Amino acid sequence: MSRAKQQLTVYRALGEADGPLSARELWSRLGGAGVGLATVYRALRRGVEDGTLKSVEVLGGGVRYEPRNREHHHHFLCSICDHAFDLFGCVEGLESLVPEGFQMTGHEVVLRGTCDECANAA
Amino acid sequence: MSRAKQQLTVYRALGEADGPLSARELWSRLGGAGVGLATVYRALRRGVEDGTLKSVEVLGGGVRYEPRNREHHHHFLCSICDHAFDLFGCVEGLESLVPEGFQMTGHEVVLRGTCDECANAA
DNA sequence: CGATTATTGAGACTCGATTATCATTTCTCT
DNA sequence: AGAGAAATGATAATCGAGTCTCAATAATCG
Repeated sequence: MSRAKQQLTVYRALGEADGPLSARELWSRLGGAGVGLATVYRALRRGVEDGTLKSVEVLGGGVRYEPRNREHHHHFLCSICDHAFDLFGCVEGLESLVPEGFQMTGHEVVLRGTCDECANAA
Repeated sequence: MSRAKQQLTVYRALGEADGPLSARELWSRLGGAGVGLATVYRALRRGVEDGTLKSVEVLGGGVRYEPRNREHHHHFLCSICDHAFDLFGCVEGLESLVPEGFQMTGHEVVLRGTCDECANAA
C-alpha cells in the first residue's frame, strides 16, 4: 500500500463511521492486513495531538476515537455488538444535578440497549 | 485484624462513601496495609454475585462499585482528584434521542468538572 | 485444648491494550 | 536513478487491572 496516506485513510474511515471507533475496530475496518496495528495507533495519536481527532470513552470497551469537528452529540452503546453509535441532540436539566460548589465543565450521556440490526437478528 | 468481617467492612465502606469506589480506592481507604488487595477484589466479586453490590463504569478510571440498593442516580467525575460523586435526580428527554429501531434498556449520565474541594484548593 | 475448615495476604501470573524497537520500504529532492 | 529522511509493519516490551496459588492464620467445633 502506498505510504504517507495512511493518516488520511484513518481520518476518512473515522469520518465515515456511524460512531466512534476503537483502535481495533478501526484496524479491522482498514483490512486487518495491509495496515499494521502500530500504524493505526500512531495515526490516532497524531490525530489527537494535532486536534483533528478526539478520544472518547463510552462505557465498556475502552477508548474510541472520532473526528473533533462533530457537533455536540452523545452515544448509544449496543450491548450485543458492542458498537457505539452517534446520537443527535442533547438533554435538558443537567445544571440542576450539579451539587453546590461544584463546577461543571462538560457532560456525557450514554444510552444502552440494542441497536437496530441486533434487535432484528435476535 | 479479625477475619470473616472483611466482607462487612467492604460493604460498610461502600455504604458510607459519597460515590462509587474503585477497588484501589477502596483498598487505600481500608488502610492499604492490614487488608490485602486480593481480599478486596474477592469481597467485591462476592458482593456483585450475591446482588449486594453493583459495578458501574464512570468514564475514565475503570470499574467502580456501589451498593445496589441506591436509588437511580448518576455521577459527577472530578477531573482533578478523579473521584466520582453521586448525584441525585435525573434528566428529561432521553427517549427522543433513541434512533428508529433501537431499543433502549438503560442510560448513564456523567457530569465532568471540578468538585467542591478541588475548586477551592485551586 | 487440638483437629478441621474457611479466609487471608503477598506475590506470581495472566490478559488485553498500548508503546517501543528496528530493519525495511517509500517518499522527496536533486 | 541515487542519497537521505520519514513512515511502516511485525513483534517484543511494557503497563495496569484483576485473578490465582499457597503457606499461614483465624474461626469453629468437639
